[in-house]
Amino acid sequence: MRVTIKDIAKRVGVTPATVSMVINSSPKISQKTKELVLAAIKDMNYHPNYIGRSLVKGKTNNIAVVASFFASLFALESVRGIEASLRNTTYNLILYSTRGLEENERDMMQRLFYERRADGIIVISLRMDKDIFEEFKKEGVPIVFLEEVIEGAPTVKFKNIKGGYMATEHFIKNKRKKIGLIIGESGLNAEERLKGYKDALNDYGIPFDENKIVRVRNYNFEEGEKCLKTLLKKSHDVDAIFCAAGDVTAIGVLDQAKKLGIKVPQDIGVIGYDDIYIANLTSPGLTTIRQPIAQMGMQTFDVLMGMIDGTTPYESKIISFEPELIIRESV
Amino acid sequence: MRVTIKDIAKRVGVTPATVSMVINSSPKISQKTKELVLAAIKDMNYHPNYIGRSLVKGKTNNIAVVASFFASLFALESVRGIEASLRNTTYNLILYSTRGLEENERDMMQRLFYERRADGIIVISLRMDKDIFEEFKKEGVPIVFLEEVIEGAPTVKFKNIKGGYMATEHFIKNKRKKIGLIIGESGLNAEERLKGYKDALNDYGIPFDENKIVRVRNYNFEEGEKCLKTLLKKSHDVDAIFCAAGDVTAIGVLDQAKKLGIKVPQDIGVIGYDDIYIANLTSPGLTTIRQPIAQMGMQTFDVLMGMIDGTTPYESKIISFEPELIIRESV
DNA sequence: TTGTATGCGTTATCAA
DNA sequence: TTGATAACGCATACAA
Repeated sequence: MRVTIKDIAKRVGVTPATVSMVINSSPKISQKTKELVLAAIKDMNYHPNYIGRSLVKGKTNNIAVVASFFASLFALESVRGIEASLRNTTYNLILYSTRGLEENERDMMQRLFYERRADGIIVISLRMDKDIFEEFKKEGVPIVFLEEVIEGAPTVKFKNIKGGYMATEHFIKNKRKKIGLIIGESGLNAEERLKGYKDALNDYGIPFDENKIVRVRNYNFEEGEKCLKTLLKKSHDVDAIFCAAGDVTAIGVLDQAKKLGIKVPQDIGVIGYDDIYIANLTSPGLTTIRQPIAQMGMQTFDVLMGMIDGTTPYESKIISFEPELIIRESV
Repeated sequence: MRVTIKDIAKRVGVTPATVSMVINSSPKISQKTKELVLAAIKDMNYHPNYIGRSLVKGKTNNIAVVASFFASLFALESVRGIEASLRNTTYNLILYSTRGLEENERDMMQRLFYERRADGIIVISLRMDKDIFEEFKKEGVPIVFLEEVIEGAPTVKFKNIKGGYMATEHFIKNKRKKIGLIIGESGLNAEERLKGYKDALNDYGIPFDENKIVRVRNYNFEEGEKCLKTLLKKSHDVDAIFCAAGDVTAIGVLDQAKKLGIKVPQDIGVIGYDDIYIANLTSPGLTTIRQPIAQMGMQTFDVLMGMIDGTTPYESKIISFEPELIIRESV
């Protein structure tokens, strides 16, 4: 049997209540009993059972992180940042992966909510049903969103418009004006990056050309390979490609270019998005837009803590992080 | 207030015990009460509080995964595999990152154990103190190890000796006999790969040469760059390099070779380890040893489940996965 | 300053 | 087939 608060009490000759007060460092306990109890705790190797504590306190000491997949760079780096902030607290992380299925998401959220599995929730890159969210909000369950924005809760995200703008501008400053764009087919972030792209074109007096846009659903390597071909078919006149769909896709573009005998950066310049750690291992090294993901994860956790302890209001608020242009050889 | 089992009981006019039995589908409940209770549950939108349940059952429904960092390819892929298996269960994943600090590890394990935070533990690539492990084992807390082996618990790992052998043999069959080796400076896996390397040399009558071995601490790109130089300094006579320290390091070797004007594979052949997904993006494409990491993660979880439900004994047992030689252009 | 009593939500044992 | 009761480990209001 695990040693409980009762065992300590019996050993010292006080009641469990007293031991409990010592553990929670209540001020009104005599120095002497305190020492005795602490000694016994150490001696008997007592550790509080957090389930018992949770039940009476109505707190779980868990933070739930929900994402479609954790085996992605973005999710993983976010988690790393969250972990870093978590470090000094007594909270633990529970991961909920929807595996890309919306039906899972609904179900998961319901369980999270009704079964009281977490004191706060971080939602990574997931669109959440408005009505589900309202339930949470009504009960005051703290939620912070990463990347996605929802009316009524804080969001931590990147300045995607700026990222899109920086990449496009970098091309233009390098004398490239026929800029293709590979971008996600939906989602706020994709639209923001697109806007940045358009803004830059506009600021430099370059007309926007619908034929230079290719939309992708999955942000993987194969899509990149396909996209280059699609793009060259739609528009023969391209001297640069901004792959706003991410570095992995951009690497697919690089690979396909090599197969087609297209030289990067001589014939076509390429800029990716994310700065994954292999971006400097490709040949040529990939110029890309870096996002401080882990840092953002830390911030997210801090905001959530604020909501849990009541110092941060439960309301719409966008905290945004700056992107950074990492210049390598691909343009 | 959240709706509890009592509310349901009151509504239907039975006792909480009865409701509980319905929830746990006890066979000895009349069809009629069952229906009434279920209707009320649905109607009042009741969901069981898992903390209450945990307290009385002594189970948490959580699985803890411990690793030094989750932002590594290996850990990430493992988690992905674990997630896949987890899918059909009611278990949740709690991640514990030691951040590479041994003192964290001890503390974390203690908390995990004494505070009863998880029903089972998966330890990824971490050496665990024998005495801590013994505590767990004494209490029957199920643990499965990934990669590391400990006396008394099951381990899921790869056949590193075979992997080392396959790579070395592939060189030999390609008429290369002056094979350099870049390998981790400690750890069971490194030693096993080294053994595979030696075995192959031996089987083909090639003398082992200490000067052809370079040890690395970190398995990163920069080490690879350095290693090539070190190796060429130690032994001028090398026509092949087996980078058992992983693909990232191998890519560093490739990069450095290019800088030094050494042609791969003409001058020197290179084989990596892991088959990370950019291994086919380098030029030349990296020949490497692939390990089915995600699959191994799934297996690990399944073994743990077996230990939790008592069908798998708590004992030393090594489940090993086969490596695979992926031939590309680097040799 | 400490002990007594009670309750958190659920399940299990026993009796009815 | 169901009800009454106790128990899981802990924290808190109140009494002493």
